Amino acid sequence: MTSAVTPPASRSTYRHGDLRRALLEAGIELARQGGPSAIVLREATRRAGVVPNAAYRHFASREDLLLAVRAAALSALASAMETELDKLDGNSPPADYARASLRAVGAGYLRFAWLEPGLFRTAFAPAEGPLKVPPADKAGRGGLDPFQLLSAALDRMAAAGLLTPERRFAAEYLAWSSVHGLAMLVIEGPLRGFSPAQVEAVGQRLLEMVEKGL
Amino acid sequence: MTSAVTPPASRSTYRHGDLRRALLEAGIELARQGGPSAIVLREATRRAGVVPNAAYRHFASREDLLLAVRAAALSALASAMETELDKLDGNSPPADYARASLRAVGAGYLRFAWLEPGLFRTAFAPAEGPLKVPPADKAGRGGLDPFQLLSAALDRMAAAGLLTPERRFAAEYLAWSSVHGLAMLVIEGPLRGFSPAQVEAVGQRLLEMVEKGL
DNA sequence: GAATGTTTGTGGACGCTGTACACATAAATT
DNA sequence: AATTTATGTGTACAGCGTCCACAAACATTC
Repeated sequence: MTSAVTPPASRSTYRHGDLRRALLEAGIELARQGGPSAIVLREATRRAGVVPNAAYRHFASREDLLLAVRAAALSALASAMETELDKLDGNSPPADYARASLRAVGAGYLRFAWLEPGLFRTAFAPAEGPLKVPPADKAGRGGLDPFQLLSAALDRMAAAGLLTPERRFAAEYLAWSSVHGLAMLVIEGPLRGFSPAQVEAVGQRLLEMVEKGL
Repeated sequence: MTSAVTPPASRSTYRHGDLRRALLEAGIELARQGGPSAIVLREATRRAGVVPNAAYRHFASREDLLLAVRAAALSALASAMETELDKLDGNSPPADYARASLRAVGAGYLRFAWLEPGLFRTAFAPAEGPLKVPPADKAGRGGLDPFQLLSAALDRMAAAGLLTPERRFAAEYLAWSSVHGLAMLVIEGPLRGFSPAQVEAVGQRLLEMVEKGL
């Protein structure tokens, strides 16, 4: 099961030029296709046309590269959520808009997990040791990371009077859990094998449940 | 980061006697301590006091051992859920009992994830290839696997009139997603580091949300 | 512009992993 | 007692992450 398709990627100059970026992009591509465990240092260097050890000039370890890819994956996730938010009509009544934005956030999350399971899994791959927060490259175009996008949506709900302060508190974790759980079950759990239509239907119902139950 | 504590475990007889079980138990212990990735064939054979290749007489591959450990983990999860169910008063009114059993199922799930994160992660580790359903050793004492326990609780809800047939349909996936998501976020995700009290509180609120939103 | 120092890539090595093949030994079957 | 079958051993290979010493190109300073 070796990826036979590994371009030689030779070069003429001794220096690579932008090896760090090349390794990161190779890592992203690997993660895209096979999830976090597919991020293998030697393969990334191979794709960059460089000897394995060269990676250590730019990443302290495989784990370090994993972390960089992870930040990129989180950023892509944030972008996917923003894409859904951008579809909304900003002129609708605040209450409608608040509800719609919470849905959009959830839908974007689910859509990303479905379309880019490898990256999604990488974004939430269990990192060893203490919770390392990457540089903050995990934000999307708007500068907000996925968690902040969710928080903002919930704030709008609260502002519109759809959520009492009491129920607003820590609501992030409830909404997030539901959507995250469905994503995991669908892409690598027992719900794998669901047709796109089924996934879409369950996703819709889940978002309804969250809205109603929060 | 090598587990220095590896008992030699020598033996006198040429035959081991019950190598399959020994390997499985070693695998379970490894998974307990380090999750699915900690299940390494060679270490399991070392603990069983046998040469690496001996494992192949009982498991086709590392993946195959992983699958067996996984079935054991699912079974333990089912047992944890049953333990919570057993605490309930079977003589309470059906509606109360139905509600309580749904909560018990969720609480057992969360408790197991919290107490045995390594096994929990193994139970839902992404298996390569097509969805392989292990022998069915994944059930608990009562013979039901986790999913079936959840289904039964939802059936009681429906029977008690707490869930219309429409909303009963596929409700498993909604409830499961929520609880599973919280478990994942807490044990290996961004909610790691929450205190037990915080986890307990969020868990309670999540179960309320599900009950209300289903 | 030549000497020096600092980054960045190379070469070789080590121990770890999963796994394939041929072989040895003990138990089961004839 | 002879033979077949099940189970454990020995040797070997390729791939992985990572360490160390070395080489090449760039940056800096005189």
